[in-house]
Amino acid sequence: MRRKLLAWFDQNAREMPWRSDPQPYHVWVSEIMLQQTQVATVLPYYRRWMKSFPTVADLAAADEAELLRHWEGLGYYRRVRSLHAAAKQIMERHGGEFPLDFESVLALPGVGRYTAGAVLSISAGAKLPVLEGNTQRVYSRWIALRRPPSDPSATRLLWDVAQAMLPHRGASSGTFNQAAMELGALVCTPTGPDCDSCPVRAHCQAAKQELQTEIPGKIKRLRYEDRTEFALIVDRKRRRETEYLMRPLPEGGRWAGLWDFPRPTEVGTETVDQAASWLAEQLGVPVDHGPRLRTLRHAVTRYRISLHIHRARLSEATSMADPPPTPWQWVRLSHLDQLPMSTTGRQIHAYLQDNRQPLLPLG
DNA sequence: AATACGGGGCA
DNA sequence: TGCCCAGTATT
Repeated sequence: MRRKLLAWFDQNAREMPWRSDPQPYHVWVSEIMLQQTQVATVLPYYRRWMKSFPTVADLAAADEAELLRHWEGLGYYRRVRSLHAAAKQIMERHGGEFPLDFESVLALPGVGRYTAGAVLSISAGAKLPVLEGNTQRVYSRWIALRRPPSDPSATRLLWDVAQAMLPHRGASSGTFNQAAMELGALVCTPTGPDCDSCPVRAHCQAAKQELQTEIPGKIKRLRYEDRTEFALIVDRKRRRETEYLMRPLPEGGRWAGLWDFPRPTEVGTETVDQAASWLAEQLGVPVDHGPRLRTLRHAVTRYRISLHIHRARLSEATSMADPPPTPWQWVRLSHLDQLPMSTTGRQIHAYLQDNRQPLLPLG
């Protein structure tokens, strides 16, 4: 069974840059990027990252803003902040050498049982199991597990199966783990598994009982929630260049460390007037707003968001000349390239670049 | 045990 | 629109 899967992997594995030189640092970075993110999305990010931060020491010494700029668009930004903190931990506790014992790896911020097992099995051949979306599905079908994988007893059982599957000798557990994940990604897919092409079909309990489309059971369905949000564009002219009012988002909240246009982060901002009042309170001066410039629609996790973009103005002319209160700053248009932003923040930036001149005066 | 995380791809 | 993606940390 293992031999067949490994032979299939040898023939069908996709090229991935972290596979050609699987140092612990390479595998670690790739695994963090791959959390909740597909391989194709990760590839360009990974290449650019390794060009900029080729070693743990480079990562530890980097500016957080630069790291966030490299991560921009991948989402789940806590991942990159944890990566940074973990690199510093490796410098302090392990002299800059990536630790190779399970407990030390598990102690790194942002690393759980899956990632620790993946890094050590793939980079060092450690006999450690992995369980994630793909292997959860593959092993559930393998043993025709009726319980949904989210059930804690199912999770425990699947970790045990993943452990028992590992090769006793010869082939590396890392290769086996990757083969199982690759099988899940290419053959044993969530819908329409291609059992005819499966190298281990003969051993699969779900296929034997024709249950492969019923297993794994449905994970409880999520309720989607509609949200309305507002962003306010406040600009001023300085030395022939437009500047925009922006702020870095505070520690601990969503998008921590990213820069954003004025956008209320509290839930319950239902109207643009409320958004303007929020900004007025932030700045200590009255704010009025213009008509809607456009609306961006996007979806993240369980939210369907309509983001209304309006122009706004500080109604006291003097306040435009003063430095705004912390954390607000005037940022030159040409400097926005350097600042890390969310995807929607970057879309607003693109909009401002495309419509540099007009942004008609407020009604 | 449930939820936040705030991006993207695909049917 | 709904679901999934090489999950982890927090509450």
